[in-house]
Amino acid sequence: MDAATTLKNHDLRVTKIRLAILEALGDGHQAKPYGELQAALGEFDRTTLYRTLLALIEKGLIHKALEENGESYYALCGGCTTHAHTHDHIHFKCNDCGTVECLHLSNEIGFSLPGVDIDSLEITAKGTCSACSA
Amino acid sequence: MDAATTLKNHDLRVTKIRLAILEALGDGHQAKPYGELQAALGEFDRTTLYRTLLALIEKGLIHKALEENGESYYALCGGCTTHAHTHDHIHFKCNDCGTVECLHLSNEIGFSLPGVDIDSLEITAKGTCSACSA
DNA sequence: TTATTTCTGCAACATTGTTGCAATTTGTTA
DNA sequence: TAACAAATTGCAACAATGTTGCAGAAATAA
Ligand SMILES: [Mn+2]
Ligand SMILES: [Mn+2]
Ligand SMILES: [Zn+2]
Ligand SMILES: [Zn+2]
Repeated sequence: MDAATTLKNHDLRVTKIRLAILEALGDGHQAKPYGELQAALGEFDRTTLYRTLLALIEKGLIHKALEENGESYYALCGGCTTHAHTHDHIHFKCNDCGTVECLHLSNEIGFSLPGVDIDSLEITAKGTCSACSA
Repeated sequence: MDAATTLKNHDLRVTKIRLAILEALGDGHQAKPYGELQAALGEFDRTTLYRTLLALIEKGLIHKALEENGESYYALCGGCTTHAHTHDHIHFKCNDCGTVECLHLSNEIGFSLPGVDIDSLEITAKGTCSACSA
């Protein structure tokens, strides 16, 4: 399915910057930092980029993978909608090359804490990616 | 042990703002957002607050619990030093009252991912705290 | 093609991050 | 205690990101 169809399926009009963001995020396995997105989308006003990211998040097309040192990383979603955001995967950041990957776990992680009722979990792992450990 | 002694033990001079920050962070079970710290420490220049937080983190007295929507949350460490930062606990944020707690798990969480070598984990849970679920 | 709705770019301002530097404060030594 | 050296603070200054209002442009519906 092409990006234009994806946008329509999520109640979003097809515009240049939306197509450009989806293209910039590539295959969805990696998250891109805001700064890199802004650089790649330099032809557009940064306010538009800001609002477009909000819209794509809201409609379930992308998600914020992590925030670090004031910079947010964004990645494609797989199968989310406005009313159902499901991100049961972890984010792995390589301390060496800085790459941030969206990785699915084979076995589910679950635990409970006394007194509190857990709705969602965000897990960020750091270490060395396969490319950098070779 | 009082705050002044704690500072000395971590190779830090005893100054007003450092004592004030340690006092503002209370008993260490909860993390405070930057904005709240800045408000509580209004008598000091914000650059000094910025650099003092960096120094306290570096020396192992406090840690950044989480970053959310461009705001960082800080909490006291327990037993960290400049050369050994160990934070084997999770951060829980209540969706209702916004409180962020540092919670230790009874059982260790560990998992592996194919191809990558994991050095550290950051886990943030969200839900409803005991006070808000009552 | 026209009308309606949505989106974009621009201006404007707030907040946080960050560095340099001179004045002040702290800890040390005589 | 006084003088000294080292570390810390406050202020100015600038960068980056977040955020809103609004008018013109673009996308869809009729
Ligand atoms: Mn992800
Ligand atoms: Mn903590
Ligand atoms: Zn790597
Ligand atoms: Zn609560």
